[in-house]
Amino acid sequence: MKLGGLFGNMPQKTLAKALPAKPADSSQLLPLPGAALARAIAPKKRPGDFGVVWPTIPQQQVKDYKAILTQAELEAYADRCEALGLCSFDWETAASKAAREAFAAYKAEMETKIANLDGFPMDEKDAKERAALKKEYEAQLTTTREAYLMTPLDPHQSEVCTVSLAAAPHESRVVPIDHKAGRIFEPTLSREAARKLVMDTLDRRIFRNRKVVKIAVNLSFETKFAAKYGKYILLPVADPLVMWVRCLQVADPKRLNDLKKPATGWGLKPATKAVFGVNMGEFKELLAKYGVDFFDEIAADSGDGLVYSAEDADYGLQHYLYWKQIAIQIKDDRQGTNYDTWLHEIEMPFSRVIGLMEYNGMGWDNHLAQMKREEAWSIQTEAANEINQLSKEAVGMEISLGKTGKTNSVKYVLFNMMNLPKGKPTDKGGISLDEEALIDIKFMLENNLEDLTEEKLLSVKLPEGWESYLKDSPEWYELGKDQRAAVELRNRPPHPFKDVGLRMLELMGRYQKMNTLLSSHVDGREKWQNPVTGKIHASYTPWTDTSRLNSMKPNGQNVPRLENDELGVRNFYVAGPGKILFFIDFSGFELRILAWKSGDKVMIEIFCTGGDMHRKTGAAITNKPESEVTKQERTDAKPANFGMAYGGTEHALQKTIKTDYGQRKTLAECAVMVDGTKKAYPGVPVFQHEIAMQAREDGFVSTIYGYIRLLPDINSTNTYYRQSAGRQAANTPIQGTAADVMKKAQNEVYEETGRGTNLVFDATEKGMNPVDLAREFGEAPPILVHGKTDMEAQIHDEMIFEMDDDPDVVEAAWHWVQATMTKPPIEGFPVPIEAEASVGYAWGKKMSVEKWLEEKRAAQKGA
DNA sequence: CTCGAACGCGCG
DNA sequence: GTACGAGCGTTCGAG
Repeated sequence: MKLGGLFGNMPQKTLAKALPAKPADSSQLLPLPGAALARAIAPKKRPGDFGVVWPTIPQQQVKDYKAILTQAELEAYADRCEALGLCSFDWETAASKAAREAFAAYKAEMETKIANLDGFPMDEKDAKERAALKKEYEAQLTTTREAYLMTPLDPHQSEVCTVSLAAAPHESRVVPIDHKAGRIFEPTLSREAARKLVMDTLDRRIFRNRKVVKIAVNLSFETKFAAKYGKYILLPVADPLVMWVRCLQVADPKRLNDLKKPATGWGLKPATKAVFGVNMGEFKELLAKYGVDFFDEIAADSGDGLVYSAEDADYGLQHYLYWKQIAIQIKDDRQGTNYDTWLHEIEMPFSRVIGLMEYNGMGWDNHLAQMKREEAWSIQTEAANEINQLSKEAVGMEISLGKTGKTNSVKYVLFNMMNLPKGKPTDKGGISLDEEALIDIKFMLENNLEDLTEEKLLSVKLPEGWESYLKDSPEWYELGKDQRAAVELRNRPPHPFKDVGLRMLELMGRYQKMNTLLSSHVDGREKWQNPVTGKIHASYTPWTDTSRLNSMKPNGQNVPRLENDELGVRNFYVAGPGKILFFIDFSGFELRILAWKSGDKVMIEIFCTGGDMHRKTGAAITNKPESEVTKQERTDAKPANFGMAYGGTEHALQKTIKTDYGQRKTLAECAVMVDGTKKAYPGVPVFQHEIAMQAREDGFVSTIYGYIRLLPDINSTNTYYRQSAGRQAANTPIQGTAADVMKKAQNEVYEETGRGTNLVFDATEKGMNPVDLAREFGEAPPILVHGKTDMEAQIHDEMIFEMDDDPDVVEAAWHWVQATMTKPPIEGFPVPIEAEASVGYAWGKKMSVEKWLEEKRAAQKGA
């Protein structure tokens, strides 16, 4: 089997060919003639069963593990990789010289400090203080040492010391580039020169080689270190970890330890044990055996070090061959997609994008953050003081606000001492102080209500002269039940703590807002700042139910938008010197995909003619012609549109309108909005129903390029679970398709960056201009280039880059990225995909890219 | 004292 | 019990 030939160089072309514009008629799945015969040939599978035949486990053979010590040997093994079309590879990394020196200096300083405490104490108190201090220093040293031992995971604090390569199972070659023991690669060279020689060779022979599948377990890690040396790992690529996790999720989810974090317990070593029954060497044990901190302190040309390194490449390759046999069996026959294609063209290449974004990170302005932090502190202090003063005056009690302003102490004063009305309870029946509860409590105080059920009394019409009606008089009994309650409400004396309560609630909202900003978005981000780059390097994983990305440590996808953020955290994210940030986002992305997936004619028409979907929905809800829809009515329609995509209910819509738009609407009004929206786009509810029915047969739903989400609850006897799965069935093909399309675009950005970077590298080697070299090759000039147009972040429908502060660089990148994003996802996609770009020196200071280019060029001319 | 559940809030 | 997806900081009570 020649694997290299299976992959096209242009993924979107092969995908467009492979996928029909419309899902295939399910009757096509049945072999002719006759359904009865077909059932006899292919028995009907249970929902969620892919009928995977698990491959036999290959026998492990005597291993051919050797060190490569010369350039000639390295070239020869690259020949073998090329001939076989496979190259499994792995880095071993160790702390950089700078990281080692910094830690040694720190350690010496701390040890001196600790030793200085060992003199004779003056008295008992002094002895106690010294002991406490000693303990503290020792704890600090331990913490720092632990962080130091993790530096090999950070490409900014470490270097590749060893490379292992495998072109076939049971063999591996290890290149000890930089070791303090054993023989090393090309020993006459400096280690920097040796590393460059290896990287350049891998780049030339393997990374750019379209005939070789580049295989790495956890490819995002390998990608980061490649980027560190200016290298890009071009298609075809594979990440066996992604293969086995994705295959297990659909083919045998019971084997996973944690469905929400499916890679848990499924790293290379446990996976190799589980699949091949082989116990691989453990890294920590190996280092402990030799009493060293890092891998480069032991020999890798022979013995344990050689085997440890060699095994990774060997088993990585074996996993690839094994899981590929499973992936090709996982298919969505309705739309003709299969996991092998999705994995090779979308999901595994995307591991590189994750690595690249994690490597690049985003710049952070400590000075501005500190100024705003101090501002927030004083706002909080002021609010806390006033709250306490009000509380003392009202009920003679101080409140301990904690950091959140929502402690039991707060609840005690508000609800036990002041007897304020309560909002909705929490899930577990407690007193809620969330945003909705605060809004409701304020509303009740303002309207003198005791609970929210009285809200409806405010709109009860009363006959003239009701003020004079006496309770139990004849007139009184002419009133309806609600009218009598309304009269009683209006005669009710005001709440004794109305004014003070309202003021306290307002102050608490402000105090809470500042707390969230400070804890989660200022301190909670800055603490992850990289000591070398000074940037925030958010992590990403693709392990979500819809195949979206998630982000953590810190979460780079929940930075507050400016309109919700008094401190302007987005302003702390800045471009480096000589750089500018470039933002590009899909517009109305998920609604466009919903238009495609549902085939709703009205939505398709709107997107094809540049119409305004929110206005259209506003017209449907208000029963007005579109031209008469007010700005407010259009705004009101937005949550109805988004809600529709989630299979939303009037309850949820009511809450969204209350908390996000500050308006109170009755359930009936919200039901009118939900209904009106569904009627305006009749294809959507039909699609939502049909896909749920389809999922009940199949047990899964899938995305445009073939990601599959199992929905085991879709046939549950529990109505709540079943309906919930039904909404997921309707939403996952939308949200997951958006994720697929974004991943595809980012994969293409990675490839193009590799192409441009390679052109620049080659031209430099030849002493040529890259544009001339490109012309010589018959290629476009470099557009995206490492170090000039770096992709830093993804927020579901948006990419963020840091680019050279140069209008030519930005303009070329803009046009290329925008064209890439707006290509139809598949042939015959019924609506245009649009993407909008902007630039700014800080995230919070975006301006239109057109305007910036104009101004920049005018300034250049002037200068 | 540690740990996890509950709560609440930021994003698309 | 009433919307899809996700992470994280704080509080509080259980062990």
